[in-house]
Amino acid sequence: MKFNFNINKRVLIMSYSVETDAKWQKKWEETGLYKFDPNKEGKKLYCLEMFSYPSGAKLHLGHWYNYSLTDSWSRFKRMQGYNVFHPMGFDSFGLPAENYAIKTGIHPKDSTLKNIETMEHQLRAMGTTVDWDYEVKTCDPEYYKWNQWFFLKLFEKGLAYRKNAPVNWCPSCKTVLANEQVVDGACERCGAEVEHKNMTQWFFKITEYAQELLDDLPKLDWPEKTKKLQTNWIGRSQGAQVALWVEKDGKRLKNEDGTDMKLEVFTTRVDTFMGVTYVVIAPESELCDKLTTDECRDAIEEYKKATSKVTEIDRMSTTREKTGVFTGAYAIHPLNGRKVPIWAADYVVAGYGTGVVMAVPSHDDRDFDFAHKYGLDIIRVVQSEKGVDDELPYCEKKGYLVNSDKFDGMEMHEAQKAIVEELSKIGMGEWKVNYRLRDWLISRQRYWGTPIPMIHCPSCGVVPVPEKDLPVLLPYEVEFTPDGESPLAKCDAFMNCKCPKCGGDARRDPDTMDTFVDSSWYQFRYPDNKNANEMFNKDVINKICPVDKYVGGAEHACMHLLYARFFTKAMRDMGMLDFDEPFTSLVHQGTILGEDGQKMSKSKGNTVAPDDYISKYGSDVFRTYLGFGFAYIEGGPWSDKGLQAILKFIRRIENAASEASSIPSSDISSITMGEAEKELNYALNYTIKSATADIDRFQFNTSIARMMELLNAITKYGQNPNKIPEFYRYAVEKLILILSPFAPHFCEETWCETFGNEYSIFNQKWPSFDESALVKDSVEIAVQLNGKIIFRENVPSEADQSSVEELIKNDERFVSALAGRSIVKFIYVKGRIANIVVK
RNA sequence: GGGGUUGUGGCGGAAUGGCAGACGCAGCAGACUCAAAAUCUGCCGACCAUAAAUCGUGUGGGUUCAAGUCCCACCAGCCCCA
Repeated sequence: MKFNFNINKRVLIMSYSVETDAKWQKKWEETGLYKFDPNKEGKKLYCLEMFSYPSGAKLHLGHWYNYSLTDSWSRFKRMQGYNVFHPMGFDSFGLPAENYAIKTGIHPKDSTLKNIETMEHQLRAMGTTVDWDYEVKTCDPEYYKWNQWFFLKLFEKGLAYRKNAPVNWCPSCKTVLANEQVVDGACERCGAEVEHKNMTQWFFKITEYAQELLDDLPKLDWPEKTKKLQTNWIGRSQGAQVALWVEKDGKRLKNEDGTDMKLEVFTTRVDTFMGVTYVVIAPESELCDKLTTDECRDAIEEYKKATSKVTEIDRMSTTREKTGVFTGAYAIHPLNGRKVPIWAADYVVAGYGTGVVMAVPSHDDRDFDFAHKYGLDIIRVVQSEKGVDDELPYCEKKGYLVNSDKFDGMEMHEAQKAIVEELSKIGMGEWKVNYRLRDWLISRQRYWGTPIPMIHCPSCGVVPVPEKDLPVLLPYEVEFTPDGESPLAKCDAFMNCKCPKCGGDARRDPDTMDTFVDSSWYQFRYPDNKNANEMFNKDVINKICPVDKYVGGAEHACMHLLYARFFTKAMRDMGMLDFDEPFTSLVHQGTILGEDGQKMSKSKGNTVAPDDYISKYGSDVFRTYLGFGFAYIEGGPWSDKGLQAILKFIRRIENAASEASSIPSSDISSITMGEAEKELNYALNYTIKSATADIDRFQFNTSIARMMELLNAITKYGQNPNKIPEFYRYAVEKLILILSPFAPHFCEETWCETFGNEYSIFNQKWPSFDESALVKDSVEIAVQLNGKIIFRENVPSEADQSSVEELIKNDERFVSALAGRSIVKFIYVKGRIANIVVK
């Protein structure tokens, strides 16, 4: 397709089109332009976008936004002389393919591989620098074999373990979910309300690294808000774990070994310990069953039933009316011997902490409401000032103790120390750091994932699959209609096996791994993706990794990005690599919204299909618009009109290039610059300087704006009858060079074909700028009187304050504005502003 | 409820504490053209007949010679946590 139009009676052709795209994609491929050679000169730079899930649809606008502009950044870095590693792959295990299969009967493997093919094709049509030799597909046995291998390593180190625990169960997806996959009490994927179940599942011990994951955050070049999210997610709190004894039916409860049973409680306000007037336990906890007396049994059972119907969000809400039921049992305070009732209440959740809370109604809002409602004792133990009875509840974290026996009068922090010390003497308390972070539940009762390489033997118990037997292949012929049981469990050919230990009949683990396992280490597989003997080679990885620039959505802040950090640290401790963090620098792209400003969705009918635009305008127009129309990290609403602006921009450059190409290329260092040349030279150098800095920090919109300014300056210069043609050509060529990361096909075409320069433009050096060209003889500054602008003045750009002061004081506009007042202070900010304070 | 983040013309968006609105879209006027498209030139925050003056970065305070930018409070939207 060609775009035809006339200019001043001449017929010109806008030659850039999708055919230009195809032509250069072919040439780049044939000449291996983007083949990565780890030994090539130049500082290594690993640039990576979060890989995509090959869903049924094609690449959507979000993919384009992420991939094309990160590719532009890679091209820019490549021209700057870096040896750029820029791979691509597919996160190809997961629920959508399986759900699609349930709906259509098309096997996940078949649909996934087909989708990958489509997406590869589209990514190539985008014109990226991806070296496809390093592609990674997580559903490939050559890949997931190493998931299994690493699982076994974690198991050896005690970092993978199995336990029975309350888990999040999605009744619609029929699988358990990680805490992170539960959003507002609902399944992240399908929105069904999540239920709680007790199940035996595999966990990865990410909590082992909680402190280090926290400690290493400051040294990462990541968005501050992402670091903050992780900090909050890990949720470190410094406090004390204290214990109370338990009395039921008038008797002290004992453990099986005859020692006194203890009720363990974590608190950050141990200073209020003497004010405990009751204890709350989660109604669904096992402990609750144990403590409930026969008289209270019926009421508790009824309450449990009611609780199960309330969502977790409602339960934790501070505004909801609190409910609870007495269990019949009492806790005995270890320091003052007070006997306090134990209540079951739904504002305590079994999954968090110990599932037991000490209630101090005088100094906690929720406890206060609860105590007030059920007529429980409220004892003041902290005063903001000695002798001051604050209104209760008094929740400020400062003050002095009262009603606390021997701790009376102590400052609260001193009291914390004293109380913990007292408790530790009798083994009833100690300092403790608590984390909100839970271990990572990785078992999934689904088909399309990595089989867990464990065998359950009736006589030997849980036995790991020997390394030599890996991978445990995911069978193809499986009935995967969800019914709550793992699909693999119904596949005898898969399930039946021999125990590696005793050789007897055994069964495989029927679950598959959370797909976040796949994406926690893919960044290390890319550089060594064909390694059949190792997960990856240590030397290879140490040389190329960590990833220098990682680009992807902010929604992964607490899952993928945290898991990948955990894996990296675990791998380091196993001697597999020598660094601490997987992603040195991180950028989140924003979200492109529909034209109506709403999030794009099929149901709203406001989606934008990139393919339509590509076939009409070509990849470069689309890519450049994505760069120009938005602040990259903000995103924003889509607009067709903005696309037209880029079309015009490209067309204007083509015209300029067409005119310039008739001028022979020559050395411009000998030309004598007049005013017009100096002006253009200023624009040129200013653009190079600004665009370089802006692309570097992912501020593509302003870098392209500078290029537009340069084009305007070139156009203006081109109309000058006395222009130096060689200089005109020189400026146009520089513009082509700096635009090339955004419009690679168009610029390659212009560079090679229009100008007849050497292939390839992407082997050219990124233009450097001449600082001296940016020094102007004089600058216009604003002159302010008490902060208000009174006039503007041209001053020599290198002038110092005293000479500018001299200049202004002699200006009659200043003299009349001064109106006889006296000058208090004269401030001159070089080249910008002069502000004179008068009285 | 706690924490974070954003708020700038008709629109997308620029502004190391230093001339708010770069660049672009839309709009208006002009050149070229039989005409249109394209290209080129100029104008383009509000108030105002025009100019000058004044007012203008969600609202209200504050710091500063100087605040879109820093601080405090509030309002609205979005995100995370409860």
